[in-house]
Amino acid sequence: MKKKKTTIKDIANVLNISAAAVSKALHDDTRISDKTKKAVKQVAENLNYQPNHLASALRSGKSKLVGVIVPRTNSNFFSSVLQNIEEVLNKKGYNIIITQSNESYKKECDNIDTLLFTQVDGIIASMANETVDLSYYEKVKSKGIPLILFDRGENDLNVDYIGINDYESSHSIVEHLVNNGCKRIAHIGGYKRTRIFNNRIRGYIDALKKYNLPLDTELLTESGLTIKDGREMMQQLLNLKERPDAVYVAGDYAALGALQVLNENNIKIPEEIALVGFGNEPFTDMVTPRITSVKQHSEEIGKQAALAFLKYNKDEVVHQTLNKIILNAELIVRDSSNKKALLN
Amino acid sequence: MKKKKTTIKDIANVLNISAAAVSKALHDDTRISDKTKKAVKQVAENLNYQPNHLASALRSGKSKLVGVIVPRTNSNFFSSVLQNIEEVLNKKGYNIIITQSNESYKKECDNIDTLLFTQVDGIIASMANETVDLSYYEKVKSKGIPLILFDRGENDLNVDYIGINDYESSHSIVEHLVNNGCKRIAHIGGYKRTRIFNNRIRGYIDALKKYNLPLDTELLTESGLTIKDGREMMQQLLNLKERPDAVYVAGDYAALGALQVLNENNIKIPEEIALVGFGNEPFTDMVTPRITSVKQHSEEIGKQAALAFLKYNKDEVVHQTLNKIILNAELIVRDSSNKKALLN
DNA sequence: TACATTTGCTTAAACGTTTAAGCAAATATA
DNA sequence: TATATTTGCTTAAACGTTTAAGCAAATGTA
Repeated sequence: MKKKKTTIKDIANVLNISAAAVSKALHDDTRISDKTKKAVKQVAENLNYQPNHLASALRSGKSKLVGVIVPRTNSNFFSSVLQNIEEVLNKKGYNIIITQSNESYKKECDNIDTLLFTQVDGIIASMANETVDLSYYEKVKSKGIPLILFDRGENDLNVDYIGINDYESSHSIVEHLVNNGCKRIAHIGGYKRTRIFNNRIRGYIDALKKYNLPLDTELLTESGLTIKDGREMMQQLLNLKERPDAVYVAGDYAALGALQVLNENNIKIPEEIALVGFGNEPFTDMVTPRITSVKQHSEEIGKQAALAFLKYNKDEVVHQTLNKIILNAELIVRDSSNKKALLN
Repeated sequence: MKKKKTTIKDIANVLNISAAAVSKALHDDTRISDKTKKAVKQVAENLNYQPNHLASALRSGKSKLVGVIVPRTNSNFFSSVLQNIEEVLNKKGYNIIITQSNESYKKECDNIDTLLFTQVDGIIASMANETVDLSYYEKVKSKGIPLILFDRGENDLNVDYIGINDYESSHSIVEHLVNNGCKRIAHIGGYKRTRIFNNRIRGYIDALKKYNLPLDTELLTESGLTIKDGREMMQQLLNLKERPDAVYVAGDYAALGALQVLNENNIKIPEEIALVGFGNEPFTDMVTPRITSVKQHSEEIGKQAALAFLKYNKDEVVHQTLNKIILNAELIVRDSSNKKALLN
């Protein structure tokens, strides 16, 4: 009753040749005659043969699967990176397994275990906000499985990393705000322990210094950059005796929360307070006013991450070193910070 | 030089017992003494043993992997469904492989091939907009692999389906608009060939009839419901000699596009034209004005889809029949359609 | 013609598990 | 005490591939 799948042996029996010959024929081995190859492929098609991936993976030690770990999929950035990773890897015969950490360290560890268990040939990951302990990633490395990080990475792991120039981008955001006449610029930042957010904070601070602006600790906050965090931090800033005249938020979702609070308080944007986000999520271009943000080239990040993995796919023994690819992000100026446009 | 992984045999050698005994000990077979079990588990831990999933899957014929196909991951609805599917299945020892069709039929077929190739134990899917030919899904069924559909499904496949009461929801949207004084209600719908969109269209039409409202063909459009589609269809409606006083859009992204066009044309919402979306994506609560929408209970859909799959996991031979679980969606009234609130 | 090389296959082992069958020793039953 | 049952393991085959080694026939070379 149970449906039996067609195997290589079934094909072999039909043609009265060995299973080995069938395997070789299907892989276009040079030592198999064209006649046999043609016959094998024909029979394979007739019997609706589908190779058993588990068997070949077990035998060859290569699963042709790559695991990807992202904090979440429902952001345009990650979704776009995923799509591009998939596109590049599919062409090379790899399939990808997507997992989400939901910004949880525990979940991230579980994801790594799942992927190792599934015998993936490599892991491409962007770390959760919570992640500080790198031992789980060290485990991946110690198993000789190529590890590629993007966006949220860590130098100390000494693996490939694809990201953008956060420091410089942050610097130019402040520059842009200064050029628009802002004098008291706040920063709703991510957690400093995460390298990219630390870099954005450094860029912010150094730019303030450069333009001789006040570096007020109450203008600099750290959070998980959710919509809720954005709301809370913005409210906090509004409660100050001396309010900022610009707020640069290190993530678009938090920027959206900030925008909501500003709108609810009938604060004119950008006249009273200018607003800048980070990530160029599609909604930044949909809300009122449209939010100035930074485009991270998610397509290129995805492609480069996939290519970084592919570098290792022929190596017997994988030896990774810190290898950074840093792309130049792009500031997209919109209404929320464009005070100059109002003057015309 | 190549790192050798610890196998069951290594453990067997250490303890001078057979590999079979080790396998059984690790699975808590009753015929293995507690003493041996303890020893095996201790050695397994010491040697950092990780079971080879490929080998066990090959032998047992069960991969403990479930494939999920969604049109895209970067919508809150699908992302939330995914999370809940994963949560339920993980508890039962299954892992999920997420793939995206990007609303493309071709990609969807590729995804199915990928998943079959990976030897998944089941497939949970929501169909692409483009999909009309069901032969690829028939292929899944014919292989005896449980197939569960959600949201975008098809009765003709005779498999499990989890969705919401689209017809009734659509009906109550029109009812809500009527209650708010709207007399000329347009519908920016999805493609009729997709069951859920067809049901929404039917609900719309029947509700119009019930309230003796004009059923004007120029007020009813079909599209892919992207933001762009929403913009175009809204523009089309504005160009009519007799404009509608309400627009009900069958998807939130298209509703957003419609909103943009209305705002750009300085049309007062809801006074001049009331707007309703579908899906309750987070941004409906973020834009100005906030968009009335329908909450689809994505969490419950995800859970039920996972449970529907689990029903089959013990069966040797899978026999599926049409088995629908229909959840009641919930209308979330917001500013974009709440004319009554303005009267107070 | 004699030998070397190439072609086209076969055989058999291997990948790391699981599991049916079996067997000896220990324990229970009458 | 003799027999039946249970306990605790072992042996060996199997899952569906890949691949190293080998061999006979065909073809090439001198």
